Amino acid sequence: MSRPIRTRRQATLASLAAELGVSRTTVSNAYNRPDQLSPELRRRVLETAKKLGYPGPDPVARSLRTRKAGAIGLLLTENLSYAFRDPVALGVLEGIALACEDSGIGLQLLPAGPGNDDVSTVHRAGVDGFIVYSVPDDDAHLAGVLQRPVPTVIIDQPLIDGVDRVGPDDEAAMTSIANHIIELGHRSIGVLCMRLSQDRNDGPAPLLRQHQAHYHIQRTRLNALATTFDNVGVDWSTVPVVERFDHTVADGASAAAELLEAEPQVTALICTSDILALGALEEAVRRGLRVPADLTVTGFDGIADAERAGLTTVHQPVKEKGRAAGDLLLDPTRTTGTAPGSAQVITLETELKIGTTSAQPRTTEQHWFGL
Amino acid sequence: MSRPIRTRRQATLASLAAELGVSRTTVSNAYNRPDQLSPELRRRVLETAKKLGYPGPDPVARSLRTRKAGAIGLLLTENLSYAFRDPVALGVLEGIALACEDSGIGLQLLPAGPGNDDVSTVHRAGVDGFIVYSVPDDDAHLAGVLQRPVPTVIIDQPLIDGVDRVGPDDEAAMTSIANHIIELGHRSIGVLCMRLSQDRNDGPAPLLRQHQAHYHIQRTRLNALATTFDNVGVDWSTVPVVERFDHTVADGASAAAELLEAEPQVTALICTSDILALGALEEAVRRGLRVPADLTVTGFDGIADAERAGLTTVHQPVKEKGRAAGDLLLDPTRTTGTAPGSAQVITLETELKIGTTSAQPRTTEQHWFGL
DNA sequence: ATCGGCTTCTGAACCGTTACGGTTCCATTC
DNA sequence: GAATGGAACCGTAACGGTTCAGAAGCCGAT
Repeated sequence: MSRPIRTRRQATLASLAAELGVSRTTVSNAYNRPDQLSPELRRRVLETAKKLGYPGPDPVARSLRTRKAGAIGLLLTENLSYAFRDPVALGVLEGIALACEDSGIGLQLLPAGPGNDDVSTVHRAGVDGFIVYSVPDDDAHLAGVLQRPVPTVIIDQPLIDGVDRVGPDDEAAMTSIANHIIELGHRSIGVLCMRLSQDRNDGPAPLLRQHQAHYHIQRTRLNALATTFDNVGVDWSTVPVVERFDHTVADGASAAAELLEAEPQVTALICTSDILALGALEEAVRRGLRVPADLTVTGFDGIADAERAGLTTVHQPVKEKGRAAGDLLLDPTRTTGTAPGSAQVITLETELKIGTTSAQPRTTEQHWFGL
Repeated sequence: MSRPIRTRRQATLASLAAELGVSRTTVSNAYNRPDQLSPELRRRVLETAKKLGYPGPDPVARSLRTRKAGAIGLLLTENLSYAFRDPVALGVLEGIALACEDSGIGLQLLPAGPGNDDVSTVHRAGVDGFIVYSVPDDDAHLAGVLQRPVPTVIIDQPLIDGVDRVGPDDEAAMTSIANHIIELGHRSIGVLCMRLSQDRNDGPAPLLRQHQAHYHIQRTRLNALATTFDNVGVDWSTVPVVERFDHTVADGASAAAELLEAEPQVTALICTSDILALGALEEAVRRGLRVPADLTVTGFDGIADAERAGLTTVHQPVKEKGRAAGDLLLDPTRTTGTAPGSAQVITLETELKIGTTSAQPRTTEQHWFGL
């Protein structure tokens, strides 16, 4: 394959037109509107283009003129490499990608890892819109995105007035888990939750921290638990909540260990994600606790590994979530201007999946048998 | 959050400059070179910008002027959604993402699924370079990429003269597996391979098809096997090779079934990927064949699931592969022009991992014991 | 002969920015 | 009191296209 050596200067549409003795318009038409010029001339244009090594209209210049970049940006505050490992994030990503493929639109992953305060990447991204996936309320990159005059859809969190949002009804979902646990008879529970704030806190999350959580979803889920358990007489302020900054099975295990060490009387461990719950299951094995006989464990998300493990959890349709966000953003019928109050909020169905990791606590069990 | 209602027309750098009574240059400097103007004026510029709802310099216009898009494009011929499910592709993706994050560069996934002949998405992508991952030799999108006057790095395949390439030494890797199998004493083998061409062929792949394979890597791997086995007197033309278009465990299983049905005497199944091999293992169980006592199975790639299964395979560092490609593409010391002959070829180390799925065939075993 | 309509091509405006090479002005320095 | 130098700001020319309202030419219909 002989690639022409770059001459002094890349050929442009103008130089090609000059070479051919036609107008720039005509060359442009040769590429974009073949019906606007005679087949013969078009052939000559394309042929000369090849001869001159003209690679076709410059995408950036075209974008400037047409005001279309042909791509959308995806902002997630985690490192990209993490996103490729988390099953939930991957599902969302897949859904978004599906929507993009259908529209023939590129999907630009923005480098905006945590601790990276440089918002310029967001300002420099030539995209027609943004999808923001699960970032904290006070995220600087998100603020940068909202400044841009392009449509934006937020998945999961945060909830921002006037901005489209796609996500599950976390409150209802978590409440359904709480009710399940309550119906089983558990009154001594513990909770493992994900990062509540940008500042690392691997340990107990006191009430104040729970209320001030920068992650809307975690806040909502904890609130749902608090309300539901308070209603049946369990004083939420006495319920141990252990937080982990990183989101791995190992962290779930260590959180479970920490909690069970401090509060051995706990009969049910409610986790705000399946990953944490899988860790809790591992830790239970390590401690010789039988699940669910000695300890009930529940998750959240409904990932494949959780199903394999028979975890009691709430399933949310992650792929559909990404898909819905993509479709919403790319919906051509919507005007790009974010007229105040016109924001769409799409709430996705969740489903309580009762697996083999939840059962009545032993004391209650005896009570039932005694009936 | 009150977002200003868009006025008749978006404010631009020029209108902002007019409003302030300063030159456009000055406004530009306020954003890009704060040291070029007094702090006081800069403050005024930014303040007025906020008042007018000017969102900062337009990324596309800036890109046109600076000739930098701040993103690279990633081309893979599979559907994006597939890529998010294949462990090898994910590893590569993760590596690339890592490199991008380090450079603060966006990663644009291009929608170019199979059967999508529309190359325009490649032509429309405003990116500073391309990474092409594992596409067939005659891929139309790849041709489009190579036309673009930006640097390109190809991962795995195809091998193109004058274009940077990152990949393992497939020939050496496959040869090491072949030698392992030969040393164990196997002489009656079968092969399961991945797609050899864009046209679907779920079934036997005769010699001609093997040689004409559009996927460079599969061709190389099969060739390595052919050469090595021919050398020890196994007539390659008699070795059954079964091809699968889709790349799933289920397809591996069905391919194994097809092959073992037709050639029950086979004692070793060499697969060109771990996924196929995992399928073969499943099929062996289904048939009541003990692995490795009755059947030896080998894979290629060294994915996590393979390790878990104890699969004998060749490990290749997928993450490092993506990383190397990203680093190579983003390397600022390299000139962007692809001077002929200056293409870099990075070959990655592979490692033969002998697991618990390979052993001597039974007849040989008896022979050995009989010594 | 005139007119309308079609095809084919053109000229000029415009998209919003940054690079480049100034100019202006004031404070130092000798 | 002129020369020097730096800080602050500016004007112009790209960057490489697309788009729109015509112009020119040709043809058949009136």
